[in-house]
Amino acid sequence: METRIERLCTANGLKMTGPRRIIAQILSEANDHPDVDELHQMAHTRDPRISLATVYRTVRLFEQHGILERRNLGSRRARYEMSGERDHFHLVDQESGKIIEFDEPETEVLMRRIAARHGFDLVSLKIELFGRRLHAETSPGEPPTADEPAKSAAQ
Amino acid sequence: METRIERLCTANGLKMTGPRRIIAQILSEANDHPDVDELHQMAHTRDPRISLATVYRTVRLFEQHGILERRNLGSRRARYEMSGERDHFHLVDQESGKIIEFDEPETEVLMRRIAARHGFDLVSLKIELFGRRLHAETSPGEPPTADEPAKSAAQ
DNA sequence: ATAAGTGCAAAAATTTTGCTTGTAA
DNA sequence: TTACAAGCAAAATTTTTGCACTTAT
Repeated sequence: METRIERLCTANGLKMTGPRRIIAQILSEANDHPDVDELHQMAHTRDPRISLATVYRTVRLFEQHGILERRNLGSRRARYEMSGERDHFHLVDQESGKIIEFDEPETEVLMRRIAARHGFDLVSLKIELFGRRLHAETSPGEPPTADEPAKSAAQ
Repeated sequence: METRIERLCTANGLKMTGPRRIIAQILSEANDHPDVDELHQMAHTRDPRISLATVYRTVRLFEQHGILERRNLGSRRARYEMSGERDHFHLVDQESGKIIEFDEPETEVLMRRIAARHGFDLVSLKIELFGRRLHAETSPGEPPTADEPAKSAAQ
């Protein structure tokens, strides 16, 4: 069944409890970045007994074990998402606040090289771009390169 | 005197008050990323009348005008730094928590291109790398990566 | 059995705000 | 002068904790 989640916890020697299963499940399925309160509301829907304290404790635990990653994207509250096997970018539309995610495997390689150049082994990375939508008219210097499938997630 | 700071505020139509001058000065001189509390303590040293509320109001104001940038690097509190004319990287040593900053002009160009590819005009960016120091002696099997210049931004 | 997890409510920690007084333009 | 800023303290938000009770190994 939920082998992915089970593995994540058991592999880290964590007890697989109901609340943890639910929270991990929510995060696995989420394609945005819930903050603790949203997480709690969603978890509460599936099991009304789950408390906010447990959500806080769980995300902290998961983060410590590398299962989760904290993303502070503008707002005051911390937002969380499952650590994927590949780090992805966040492109924030400054006007709408929408967040677009996409992968750039080549860039990850580049970053690994940069870290190495400074004497570090890259463990994870966060790349956040902030920009404004380009309207019909194209930017003068840089013609848009061939399009590439961008899986976009709205918030 | 402090033309840089004066310019930043007056250019944005802000009143140049004592507290603002002090806070901006502290941030200009800081080469780390103070959080609001540290900022307040430092400001308080120069003028004991400065309140925490003013520090909060000032950083928010400065951030809105692009004078400051908020950086959430791990800790719960927001950290701030002056916006430089060039965005720089942060490389966080996961063991010591130390933050190394460096520039990568080429990467900035690459990011601008990536944003453009997704239909955005890049306004600012944050790149944070998290890693572990490579100890030459402790890892027998891991020869330090021959640092190739990594000059080309792929694509 | 037992060490670890959870809920609840209370406490901390962090950030914002109302209101009066002070001050830069 | 006059609109905006600062100080202070109270409120709102966000996060952590103590303790008695459950639960997964």
